[in-house]
Amino acid sequence: MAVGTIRLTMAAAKPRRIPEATVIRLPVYQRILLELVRGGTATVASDQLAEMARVNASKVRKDLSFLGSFGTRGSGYDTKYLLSQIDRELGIDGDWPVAVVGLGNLGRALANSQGFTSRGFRVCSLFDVEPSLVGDQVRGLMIHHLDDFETVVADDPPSIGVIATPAGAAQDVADRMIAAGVASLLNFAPKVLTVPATVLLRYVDLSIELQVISFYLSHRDEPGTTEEWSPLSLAVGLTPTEPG
Amino acid sequence: MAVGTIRLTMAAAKPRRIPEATVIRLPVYQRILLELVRGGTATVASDQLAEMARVNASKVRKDLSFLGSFGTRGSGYDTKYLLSQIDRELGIDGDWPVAVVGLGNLGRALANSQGFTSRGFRVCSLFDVEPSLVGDQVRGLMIHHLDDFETVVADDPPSIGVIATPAGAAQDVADRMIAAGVASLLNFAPKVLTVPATVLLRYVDLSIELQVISFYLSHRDEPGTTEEWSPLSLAVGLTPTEPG
DNA sequence: GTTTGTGAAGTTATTCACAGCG
DNA sequence: CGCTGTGAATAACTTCACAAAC
Repeated sequence: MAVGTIRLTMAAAKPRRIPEATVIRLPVYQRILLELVRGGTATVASDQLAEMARVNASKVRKDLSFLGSFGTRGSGYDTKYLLSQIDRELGIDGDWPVAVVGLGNLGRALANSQGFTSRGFRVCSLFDVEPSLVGDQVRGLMIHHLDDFETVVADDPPSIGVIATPAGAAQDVADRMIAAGVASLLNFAPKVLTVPATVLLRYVDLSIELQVISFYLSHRDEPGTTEEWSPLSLAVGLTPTEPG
Repeated sequence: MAVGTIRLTMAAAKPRRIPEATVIRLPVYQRILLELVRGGTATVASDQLAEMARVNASKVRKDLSFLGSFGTRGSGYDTKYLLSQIDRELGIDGDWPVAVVGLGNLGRALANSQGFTSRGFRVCSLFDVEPSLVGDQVRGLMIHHLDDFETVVADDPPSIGVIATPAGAAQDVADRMIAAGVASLLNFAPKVLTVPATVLLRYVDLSIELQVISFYLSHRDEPGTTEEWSPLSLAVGLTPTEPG
C-alpha cells in the first residue's frame, strides 16, 4: 500500500484507525488462519475466509484492508503472512501476564487453556482462599493464598486479572486487583462489578450466551423473522468506558 | 408476571422487531436487574441502569422501548416487572434442555454453573469418552459414554448442545449432535466448525476475549486514540447464517 | 421537578459494484 | 479471468433533544 495518502510529515505512517466492529472480528479470522496454516493451506481467498467466518466476503476484504493491503489480486491472501499481520495488530507481540483468582473447575480450565498460555499470554500467578487448594500446583505454578495477593503480584505485575471466583468474592477481588495496578479485568463470576472508568472490564457469562441462543430459537419461526436474523457477533459482556 | 397486560386477543400485534444490537444487550440488563431485585431495589432509572451497564442512558431507554413501554415517567422502571419482560422476550419461559459433551474441568464448570441450571435451562445429559469419567455423576446426572449419545438423547432431545471437548473431537461431536436434531451449538473447543447454515452456532473462546483486551491495551496510548475507543459489546465468536 | 419514550439528526457499519492489478 | 481494494450507496445503530406523563 504505502498509499501516498497524506499523513506525510516524515513519510507515510498509515492512516489507521480500525473500526470497533472490525477489531471484534479479527480474532475470528486469526483463529481460522491459524487452522489453515496448521493444515498446510498457503493461500485463501476472501470468499473462503468469509464462508468459514460466516460473514460476507466484502466485509472480510474491508476488514483486512484496514490492516494494509496484503492480498494478491487473482489468488488471495497468503495465510501465514496475513496471520502474522493480524497477530501484530492485536498486540500479540507483547507480553501479557495474567493473574487468575479462583481455581475451582473454571479457573483451572482457564489456567490450563491454550489461550492463556500462548500467543503473548502467560499465566503469572494463581490465587484462591480455599486452604485445600493453596500450595497446590497448576501447570507448574503454585496457588497462593489471596491474602498474599499484593505481595505476590508486586514481583510480576499482571496486565490482566481474571476473576473466576464465586459471585460473592468478585467485587473484593476486583478492588484489590485495581488497587494493585491491573489495567484490565476479565470477569467470569456472575456478578456486575463496579470499577473506575479507566479499567477495561469484560465479562464472560456463559448463561448470557445461552440466553442469546434461546432468544433466537424462540423467534426463529415467527412470521417474517425466519431468514432475517443473522445473529452476529457474539455476545456477552458489558463494556468499558463510554466516551462522554 | 401474570401481568394482565394485553397481548390482546388478536388485535394490535406490536410492530416489534428487536434490533440485533439490542438483543445482545438484553442479557446484560437482565443480569443487572436480577441483582437489583435480589438486593431489594424496587425501581431503577435509565441512567442508573446505564451506568451499571456502562452504556449511554438513551440507549437503555431505546432498547427497553422495543419491548414495550414499561417505565413510569418521573420515577423509572419497576425492576421486577422489567426483569420479567426481558425474561419473556429472551424466551426464558421455555424449556431448554442442554446436552454437554466433554466433562473435563470446563465441562464440569459449565454443568455446575447457575446459568446452565436455571431460568429455563436444564442440563439433560452428559457425555465423555474417558472411561474413568463414564458412570460418574455430576449434579445428580450420570456421565454417559459418547458411544451412547444417539440412544440417550432420543429420550430427552436437547435443544442446545455444548461442546467442551478437546479440539480434535469437536467436529465429530458437532456432526453427531446435528444428526440427532440439535438446533444450536455452543462450542468451547478451540476449533472452527463446519455446520449447515440452519444450525445456530456460537463460539466461546476465552483466548478471543484476551486478545480483544490486548488489542485495547496495546492501543490505548496511541496519539488520538486514547479517549475514543469504547470497546463496545463484547466479542467473541463466529456467527451463524448470513441472510444471502 | 423528574424521567420516560421517541422522532430526527448524526455516526458507524455493511454491502454493492466495479476499476485495477496479477 | 479471478480476486482484491475501495469509493459510493445503503442500512443499522446511537445519540440528541424535547414533548408528554407522572
